[in-house]
Amino acid sequence: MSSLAKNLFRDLTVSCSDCSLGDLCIPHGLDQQDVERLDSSVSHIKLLHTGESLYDQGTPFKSLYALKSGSVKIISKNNDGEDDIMGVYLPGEIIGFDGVASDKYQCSIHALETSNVCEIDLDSLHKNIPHIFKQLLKHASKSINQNNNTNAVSKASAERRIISLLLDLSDRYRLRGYFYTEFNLFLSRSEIGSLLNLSPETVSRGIRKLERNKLISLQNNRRIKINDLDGLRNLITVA
Amino acid sequence: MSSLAKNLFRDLTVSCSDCSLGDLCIPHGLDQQDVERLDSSVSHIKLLHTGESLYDQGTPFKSLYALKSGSVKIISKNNDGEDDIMGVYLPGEIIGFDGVASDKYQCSIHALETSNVCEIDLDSLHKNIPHIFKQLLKHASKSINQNNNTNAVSKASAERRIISLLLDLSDRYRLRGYFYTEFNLFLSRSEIGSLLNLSPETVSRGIRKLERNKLISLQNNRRIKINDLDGLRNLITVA
DNA sequence: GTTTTTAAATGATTTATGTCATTTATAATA
DNA sequence: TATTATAAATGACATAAATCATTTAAAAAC
Repeated sequence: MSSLAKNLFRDLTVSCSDCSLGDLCIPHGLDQQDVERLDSSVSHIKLLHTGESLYDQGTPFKSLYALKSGSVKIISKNNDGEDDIMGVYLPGEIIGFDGVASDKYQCSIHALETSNVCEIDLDSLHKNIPHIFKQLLKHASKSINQNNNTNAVSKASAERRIISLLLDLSDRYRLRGYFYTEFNLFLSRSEIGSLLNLSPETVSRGIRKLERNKLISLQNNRRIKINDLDGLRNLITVA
Repeated sequence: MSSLAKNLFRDLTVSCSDCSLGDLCIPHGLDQQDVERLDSSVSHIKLLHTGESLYDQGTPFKSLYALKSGSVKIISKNNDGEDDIMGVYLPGEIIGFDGVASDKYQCSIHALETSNVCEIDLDSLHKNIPHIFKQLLKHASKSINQNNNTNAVSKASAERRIISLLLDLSDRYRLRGYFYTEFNLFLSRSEIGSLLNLSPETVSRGIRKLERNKLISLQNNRRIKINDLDGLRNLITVA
């Protein structure tokens, strides 16, 4: 077994205490002992291939999930029965809060790439470390703030919305220690449009304009390289 | 003391077990004993007059709050330093989740009318009834779903957004046992615009159109009577 | 009650984005 | 590799909503 393959395999079975996500995920702020107790309520073996669904809108709530690797989109059917993209999750983020209130998932989760999730059994967690709920609350709070930000962004012009998305993803990748000036978007122009409330044509024009102005480069349609992070930031802060 | 005044006074001092909100608030799903324990972590005496602030964006997180009576708006400063309205809270809803993730409130709360809030001390609650966090998680989840809904609404046409707001408020008032076909909006056309991402003029035209079509009546600028709930519903479900 | 201020309504015009149609490029499949 | 299918880019045009300007109405202040 190559060292890379070995690593990938370890990734799938690693415990919370050994997990490279560490503070980015539930363990943040917990002492060593609690992190160890975490493991008995978490299963680390769920693998999702591109396009596969983690859970579907309307099905009974089962668990929360921590995204271990990869990325997923959260979608919700609109009045016309089409899928609206509500957001994207990156490693360390907790998925499933939409199902807690009514014991039914209000959205669906689809993998954007090969991804790995840890399943968190809420009831078991509750028994093992009651006070961990404060930590979960923090993650829920993060979700709320993220959503509020989405709301704020949707008041801006098309170009600003696109830039905000790129900067948001860049920032979240950076926090995770990944490349943050070059990454895969994993979303079609159409899906970006759904996420930002724009038509695919407007998204295409917006991205191409940023490319023509050398602020970004397109390696291919889905892979973006940011050439001028501050330039992008200026475009949304100033006038 | 008149019976009305007495009632108002009692409202301010009532305990969680006696509170008329009951299941609409934190107590939902808790047994009698836990509800009684709730009280030692909750203070019931915070009064807010119209326009007063419960907490301000950027200040350190202190507590969660349950809205006992009245209504408040949650606002956030945008890039231009103007207040964007993110939403409205009604009795029984939990306020303050925006401050949990980073220990700093990300938004501000302003009273839209004379309102009453119960202050929830998270740390004390944690000591008294650790498993109540599941209940808080449900409220956080509700907030998330409410935000997702706001996102979805903001893809619709101006008229649909306005109708969605009216129906949403009507529905939430109904759940609380209030009049749900006639209520105060407490928001100016401008504020509604901020909430729905529309210009005040567009809001005005939208509301007047619904009035001209007899779907609603305006008692005065801020008080709305819904004449045809199903008519409104049809306008947003069907083409 | 009168004046002043602020909010709402409404008409005219502009503009950003959506829609439609076509071409070009990329990815999937045979 | 060639063929087909799908996605992206792009131009032409339509349109919903924003903006600007003015009038009317409703609150506040005096």
